[in-house]
Amino acid sequence: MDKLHQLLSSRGHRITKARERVFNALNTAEKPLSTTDIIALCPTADRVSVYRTIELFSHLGIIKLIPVGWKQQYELTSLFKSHHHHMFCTKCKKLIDIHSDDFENFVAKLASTYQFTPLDHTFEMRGLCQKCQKQ
Amino acid sequence: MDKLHQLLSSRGHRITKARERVFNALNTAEKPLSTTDIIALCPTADRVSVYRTIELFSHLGIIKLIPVGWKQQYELTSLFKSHHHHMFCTKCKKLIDIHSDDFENFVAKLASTYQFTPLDHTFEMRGLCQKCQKQ
DNA sequence: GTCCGTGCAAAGCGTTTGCAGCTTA
DNA sequence: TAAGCTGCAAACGCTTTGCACGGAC
Repeated sequence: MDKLHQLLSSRGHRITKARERVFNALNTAEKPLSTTDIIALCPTADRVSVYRTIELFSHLGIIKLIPVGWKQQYELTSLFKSHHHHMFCTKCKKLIDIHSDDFENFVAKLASTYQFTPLDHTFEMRGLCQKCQKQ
Repeated sequence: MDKLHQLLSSRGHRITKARERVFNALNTAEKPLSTTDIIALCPTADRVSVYRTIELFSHLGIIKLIPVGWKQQYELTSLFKSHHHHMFCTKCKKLIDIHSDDFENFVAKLASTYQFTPLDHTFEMRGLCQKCQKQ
């Protein structure tokens, strides 16, 4: 939260209740949220403020848009949460975090073979989790 | 096109002009398209038919939704196009195809360490292409 | 001829824009 | 105090739904 205040101030933006609420929603949810989810989790903030906050946070690199299942959802970036990816179980809809340094290294190598300077990437698997494949 | 007709028939769906048009739009575009793009490329088909066709094609595994830049777009699946991923240059907006067997093998290995049965995956890089990083 | 799919109309949402008033620094 | 933000109202555009006609098989 201090880090959020610091980031907002340093970029010349004000600290407001609406912004704190949106941040809290994403921070406590511990899973990616859709715009609709965020609006629902911030009942005291106007939808319009939520939309504007989402746009601001995206530009500041506080949150990022990722594909989950077949929907787009927002999640805190690695500034506030360690960089990772997801596996989505299409049966039980569970979302499993993937943390793999090997994967990150592989991506870096792949980019260099294409002489591409990577800024960011998106990776998500869909399939069956351990439990569901047994059934 | 024959393959499309065959797939539609085998699943009990009819071959119509609207469906051929949507398929052609995606097949000739050689790049992912948004719903709006597809509607614009199929002026003789009603938007509603385009939406319904997109839904049908998704269910039949003819097309899939992928994140490009910060937007969702549709692309023909590996049934009609070889499996690949993309690098999106945030400066010149160019989209570069990535074909890497090593990457696919890595993903398979990653899934198995998590005891996850992968059905499909999404991977996209954002960054700067060779030309743009020189400037 | 039968049923599926299309096209039109209209409703339904999610998202954006304009503006006055309040809050933050 | 001055500028930035919020909240409300309303516009906007994408997507969905209902229904009668037309086309595919």
